[in-house]
Amino acid sequence: MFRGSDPINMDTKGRMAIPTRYRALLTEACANKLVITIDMKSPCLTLSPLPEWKKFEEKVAALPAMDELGEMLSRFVVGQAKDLMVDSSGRILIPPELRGYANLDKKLVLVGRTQRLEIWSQENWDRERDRSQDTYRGMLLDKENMSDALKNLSW
Amino acid sequence: MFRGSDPINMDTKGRMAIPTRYRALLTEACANKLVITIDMKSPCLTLSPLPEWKKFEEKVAALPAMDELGEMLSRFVVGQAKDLMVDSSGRILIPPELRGYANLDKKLVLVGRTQRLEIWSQENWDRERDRSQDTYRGMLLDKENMSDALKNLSW
DNA sequence: CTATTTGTGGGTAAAAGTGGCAAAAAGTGT
DNA sequence: ACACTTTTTGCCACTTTTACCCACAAATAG
Repeated sequence: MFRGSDPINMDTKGRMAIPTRYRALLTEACANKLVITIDMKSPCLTLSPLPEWKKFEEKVAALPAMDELGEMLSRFVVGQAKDLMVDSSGRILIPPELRGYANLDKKLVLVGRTQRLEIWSQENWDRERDRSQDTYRGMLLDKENMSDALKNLSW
Repeated sequence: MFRGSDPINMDTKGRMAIPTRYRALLTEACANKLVITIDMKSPCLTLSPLPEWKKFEEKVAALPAMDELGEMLSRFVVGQAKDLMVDSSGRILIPPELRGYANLDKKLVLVGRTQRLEIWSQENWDRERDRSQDTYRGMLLDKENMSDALKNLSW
């Protein structure tokens, strides 16, 4: 579904053009209805087609009420989610109240994550990418601390 | 499927000719649709026929969201993947944003890895090859630290 | 040595992204 | 309730990038 990263300029109104290769896909997958919210683990936003989002929301709602971390997830991730639509020119308006969380200014990077998209500021993305390359190359070579799921991923 | 290494020149526009012996193969295996991305473990790029890539992408998408290493893999490997097609002259355009990762300049080496291909800069390839020959010869003689799968490899 | 195939380079046309403008809508105050 | 201000949204035009195509050069095979 979604893959790859695209550098995109946010205009002065806070709008961002969706790359053309995704346009048709979005129209049929979700009638251009998307949900945007914060990513709790990283300084970026996530953008999902409405049906995908709903699956996530239901899973979170099903967590036990006493699961403190789940409660947190619900409050701040679901709680800050916003519905939005792709406009007639293929753009979305990024809610002002979410821009600060991901330090968005003019230069953005849209990252494809299979079922969803991530929106990064250019600076955050570059920093995170560079940092991870060093950190995780070592970890990938170290079988001890690797999950079974990942170990069995033949590639 | 793919085997052997070929020295290839990248032209000034960042295009690279696919060796002729692979042309027919690519046409029927994937209608010339390929996916290119970074190799997280080594300073090179990997090039896969689209169907092969999809298998990998699905496996990664199925990893638990809380698997930190898997998350990283998805973000930076899937997130930096790019679809591309072999052009009418049998060439592919290597995305500018990926060239830096593998230090690509004019002289490249295309390495066949059965189901996929690797793209190296001449310098990285030579360095890695020389370094690995020293490092791994010893390890191949040392049964202690060898995985069972490798120990049982009949050859 | 010639002919065919493979590799390389560049020019051009089409498409995508970006920014600005204007119209409409919403909000505010008198 | 009306008029004025402010924000939002849709549209259009310009600029940049990408991809497609064609022509030439090099190499290989007959």
